Amino acid sequence: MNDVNTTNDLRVLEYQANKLQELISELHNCCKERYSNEAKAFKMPQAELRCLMLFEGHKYLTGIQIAGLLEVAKSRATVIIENLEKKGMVQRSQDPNDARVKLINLTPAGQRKVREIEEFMFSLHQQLLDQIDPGQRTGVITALEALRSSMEAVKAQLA
Amino acid sequence: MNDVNTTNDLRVLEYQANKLQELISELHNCCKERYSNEAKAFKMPQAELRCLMLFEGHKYLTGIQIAGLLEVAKSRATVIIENLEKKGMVQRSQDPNDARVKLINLTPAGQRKVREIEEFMFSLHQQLLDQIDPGQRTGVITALEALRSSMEAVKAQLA
DNA sequence: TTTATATAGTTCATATAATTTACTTTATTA
DNA sequence: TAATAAAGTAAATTATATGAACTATATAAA
Repeated sequence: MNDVNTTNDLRVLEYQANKLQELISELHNCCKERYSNEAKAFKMPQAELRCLMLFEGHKYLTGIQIAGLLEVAKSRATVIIENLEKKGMVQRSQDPNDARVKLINLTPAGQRKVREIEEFMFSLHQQLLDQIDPGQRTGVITALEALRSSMEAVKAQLA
Repeated sequence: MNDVNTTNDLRVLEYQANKLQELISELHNCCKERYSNEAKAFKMPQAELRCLMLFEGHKYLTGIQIAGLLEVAKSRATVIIENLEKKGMVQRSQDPNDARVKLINLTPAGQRKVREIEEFMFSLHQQLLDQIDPGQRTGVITALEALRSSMEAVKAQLA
């Protein structure tokens, strides 16, 4: 009896691990596609869109900060910022307290773009919420939170 | 009273839409990082790893099939296959029924690599499952399934 | 049966994403 | 003051991906 249960439990665990893998992979693909569509809709590379969104709640950012937030090398950040500057979305100025540092901030055009992207993203996630059965919505959010902490725990374990 | 409820409902919806956006974005980032680590661990580009995994359950695949499954242009598939061939992971042969078609299949080295990757992925998702409270596991899977169908519904709506 | 069209695969030009190394300028610290 | 660390930039390289043009073959229509 105990043996049967143990075997059964193992099967369930295996099934669940595989299911998890499949679902996470599908969600990831869906997101990738969505980000790619967003970039097309706004006629801007994804990296530049992501960079613009960093300014929510920040007047100024430095190159190092942007690299850190985007999780890319600082040389990559330089290029992204350069391209956003060419498009008139951000501007660079000297930090009065440290001559090594350049302060980057949104231009009015950049601010408008950020608002546009925010609205686009929000309406997309409202549509998504619409598609979830009202009785399930809190459940889905709770589950995602559980998944997030588990993923972070695994990451911490591996590191 | 009705007005108060309506306003309240709207606030909840707004909160939930934002929460969803945040959680999905975090999951996506976590996956990105994981795939990037996997590629480093196996010393192979992600695209090649993904391509190898397509052969689970298929003896032969054609270039067009690979392009379709990876959701990339066929020219991209050509390059991925070429690189896997250089590494001795796959081999190409002529389709006897259609001279336009090349049949691609795993070499023994490719089969070994696929098994390695499978094991790696499975153990990772087992670790993930381990981190989820046993009482929540079915709930998390159900929630992810609900999220997946909702995402697909939104995608269908937009197209 | 010839002609038109469609399909499979390759090649090349181009764009985006990202890292690594090396370098300049400026700050900090020993 | 000399050594070191940090911020930013530049160039070389790799990976990801598309689209257009092209070759060879297959299928459908005239």
